[in-house]
Amino acid sequence: MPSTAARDRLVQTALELFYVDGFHAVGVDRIASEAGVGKMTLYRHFRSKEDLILAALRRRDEVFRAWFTRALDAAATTPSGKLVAVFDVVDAWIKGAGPGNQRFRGCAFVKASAEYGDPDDPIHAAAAAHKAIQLRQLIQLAREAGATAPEQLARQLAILREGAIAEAHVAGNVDAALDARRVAEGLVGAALPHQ
Amino acid sequence: MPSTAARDRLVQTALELFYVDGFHAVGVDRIASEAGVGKMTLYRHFRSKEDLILAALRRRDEVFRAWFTRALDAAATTPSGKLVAVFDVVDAWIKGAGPGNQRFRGCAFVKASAEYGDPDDPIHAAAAAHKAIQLRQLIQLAREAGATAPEQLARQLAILREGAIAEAHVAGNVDAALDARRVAEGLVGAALPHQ
DNA sequence: ATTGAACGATACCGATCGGTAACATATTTA
DNA sequence: TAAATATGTTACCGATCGGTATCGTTCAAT
Repeated sequence: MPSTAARDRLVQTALELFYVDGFHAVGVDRIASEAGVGKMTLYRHFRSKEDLILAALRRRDEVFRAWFTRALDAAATTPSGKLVAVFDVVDAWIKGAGPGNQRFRGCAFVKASAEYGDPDDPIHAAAAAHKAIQLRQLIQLAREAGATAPEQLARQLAILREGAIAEAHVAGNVDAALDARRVAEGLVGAALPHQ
Repeated sequence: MPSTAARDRLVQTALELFYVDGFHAVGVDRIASEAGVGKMTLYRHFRSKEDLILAALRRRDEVFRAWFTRALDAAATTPSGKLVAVFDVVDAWIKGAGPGNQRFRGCAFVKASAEYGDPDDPIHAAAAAHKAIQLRQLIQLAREAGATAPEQLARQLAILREGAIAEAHVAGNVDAALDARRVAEGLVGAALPHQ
């Protein structure tokens, strides 16, 4: 059976190259070469480049969500506090923290959706699935916080998060998450039952 | 001198193909072919593919901003009303309105930044410039509305708009702009001097 | 009517694309 | 120790990449 080590190096290398230079711009030769692996080894582990892209996005989904959850737990303790702290974590990500040692270049799944714009494309679908999981986590937090309309609050916070990430990358506004945080404070405060 | 007609067809065709299939995925042969133009004509008007991409983004910037401004003027009359109506226009865009007859596939400039992630890349810079102009228009509206902190309000609305566009495209939430609109109502209302 | 420029078409360039075949070398397992 | 397997290298496939050269034709200005 093929070794897990070679497969892991391929996925990790592909992920880093895709994130920096894009999916179409990075060829399989370069991935195999920079992973220190023969090209045929790549095709023993993955049927096609698309398969490798999907594996890389799966890994990104796992690693990023794990990092985000840990950072969120460290930043706040109460559910309502975490709903606001989401934007402190995004702020830290924009400014260099985050999984891996690469500079911030926006959301990897937004990039994937940008290059594979057809919603029926499996790659686009993988990006949508990642966003759906993250939305569910926000809904759960909003419910635990006792928000009056947890799903609407979660969707609004998701929009704010997505917008901050995009503004930071495209427009170069490194403090976008701080602007979004101010909005989130008002939303969360207004959604909680008055005490 | 080269004709304006051929150049315009090239830019328009390139814009449509890039928007749907991406910048790297669309080759110059296909652009020239679908524009009904010889390949050499393309290179008589543009030094390189990058030049054509930049020309297409310039056109997108002009056409899209003109469409957006007109739609905004038709949707509301007062400055504060327009700040909220921004999200009605985005909602209409997501649902099929907008310049051109193509289905909504997210923001063309976000797509460009996704494929050309280096902020120093001229293509990325063109996208950033587009976002800067749109932000300035929001700041102007916020000033006219008499907002207490017009620049911060404009940045927050820009984040909301960007987030709604991204959520609609990536996650497939076609009503994202309506969620964002609710948030914008609160922000604009709170930023105006009480009367 | 003649010149000259812009045109579409085609063939071509070296390089790279995604993907495959063959092979010799390790590394493992029996 | 012998058979089996996973490996990295190399060469190759047809197709396409961005970009150039050359052609005969169209068409407008003089």
